[in-house]
Amino acid sequence: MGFEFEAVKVNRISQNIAEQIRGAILAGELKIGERLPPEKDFAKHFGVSKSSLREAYRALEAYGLLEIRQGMAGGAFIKKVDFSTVKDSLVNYFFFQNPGLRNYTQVRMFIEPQVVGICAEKITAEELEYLEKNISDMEQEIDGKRFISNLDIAFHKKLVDITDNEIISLIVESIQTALINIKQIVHTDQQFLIMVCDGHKKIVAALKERNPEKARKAMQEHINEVEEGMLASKNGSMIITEKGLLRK
Amino acid sequence: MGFEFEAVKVNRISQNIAEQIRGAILAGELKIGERLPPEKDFAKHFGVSKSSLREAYRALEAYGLLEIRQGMAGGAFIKKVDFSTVKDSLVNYFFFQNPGLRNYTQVRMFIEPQVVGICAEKITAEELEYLEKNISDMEQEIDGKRFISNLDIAFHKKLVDITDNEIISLIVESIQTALINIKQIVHTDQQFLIMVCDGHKKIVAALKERNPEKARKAMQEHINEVEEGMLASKNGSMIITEKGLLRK
DNA sequence: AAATGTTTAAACATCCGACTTTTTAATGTT
DNA sequence: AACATTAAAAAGTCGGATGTTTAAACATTT
Repeated sequence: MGFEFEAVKVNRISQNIAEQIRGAILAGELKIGERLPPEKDFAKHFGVSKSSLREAYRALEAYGLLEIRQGMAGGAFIKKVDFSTVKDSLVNYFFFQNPGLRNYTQVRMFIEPQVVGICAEKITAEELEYLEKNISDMEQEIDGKRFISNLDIAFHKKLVDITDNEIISLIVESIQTALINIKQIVHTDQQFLIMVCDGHKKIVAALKERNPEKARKAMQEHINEVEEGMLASKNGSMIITEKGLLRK
Repeated sequence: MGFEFEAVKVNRISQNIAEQIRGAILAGELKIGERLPPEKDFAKHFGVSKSSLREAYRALEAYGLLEIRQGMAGGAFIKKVDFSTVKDSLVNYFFFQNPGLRNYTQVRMFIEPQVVGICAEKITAEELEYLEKNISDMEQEIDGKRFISNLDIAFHKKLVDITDNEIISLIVESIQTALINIKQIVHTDQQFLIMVCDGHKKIVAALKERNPEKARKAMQEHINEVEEGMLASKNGSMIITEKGLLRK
């Protein structure tokens, strides 16, 4: 046709309002902590009904941009989007996307070895102690099964936090959370858990030596072992493959 | 106190309903494309008013989990959370977090060199052609200023897509989008743009040679140069530092 | 037949106003 | 000073009336 026409998008009133408010936030006109006018007034200001405004609020709240408090000193307050909101969003996405184990492993392989490489240079004595306690706690619980995954997450989270880069924390934590869903489905036997502990021990040993190269290698090996362990495990109704989760 | 008490959260009706529906989705009880009952019926089923149900819908819609269509064959349909929804969420988060340039650079440094390393092994002739066209387009526009950032994003996006890992695409694209906000503020002069083109050329040259190590190096250098270029540039009211954006 | 126009009904969208609940602040009481 | 009461501001909930959109069924024309 030589000319591109775009589909006409009918905007709901609530959507229009939500976009206006989000725009004002991103443009810096509304700042964190600021309070919007009371529902009744604000609705009148927009020339819409209270219901429409409220629907806009629900969307903004879901984005993590607004916090609404009831009561006398209440109202709608602009809020900084927090870590857990984004993490939830990522986890929702991963749920549908259902990326293959390979994809998770690849990202971890890109990031986590380099993270421990940095750790080897700047880790403190307290942090090392924390990691060692984490490992011994894990060994205690090896047949308890319940807390292992929390400890596992905590171990990797600690390493990432040392890097002091929130973007990396966000990525690694989200992937960990998504992986739990898979781990809970496959039956991870004692041998698997022993292998995890072992991997963690080797990493910490390298960190104690302050040997970045050795730490990177240890982490690479650990990530690989975990992937192989998960690929090998099976349970009654599910099978886990490189490509994703299959129902038998 | 030795014991952590959590704040009692008063649930709004809409919130309660949204959680129930989200739960049903994550539990696999509601599948993609499935339609929920009409508002009137569903509200009655929950024993709540239409307005409350509608507010729940707005939240679920914002999460990207629901799509509502008007009209005769309309209704509320379960939707797969899509790429752009998560990306928006990440961009919202970065806006408030305002991570330092260093943080962005570090993540890119972790990921993109390894991405081109993989590309060097599996890139096709068409893909190489695309990249070369992208560069020559960029050279055409070097004083136009308008489309450069789109071309820049497209270049890196292409490389990442070759990796065929959606998680990596998500990370890299979100960071690119967040970086644009910074780039639009600082004045990027012609010299900067020439440097970008040059970097891209070296990367493509290495890919043509199918030399992973050389490609990785070229990408590392490119990322570093871009960071340095941005740190060096200034404009009237803003200054960009390793830590973030400052207003003079 | 095929294209075009018309009607209908299902479903969401919006509005409104009355009423409820929550929360804080002011006031009073012991 | 500590506690109880009350008042007011604000969000939360409800339900019915009315508007709008959309797809499908039906009718008309070419």
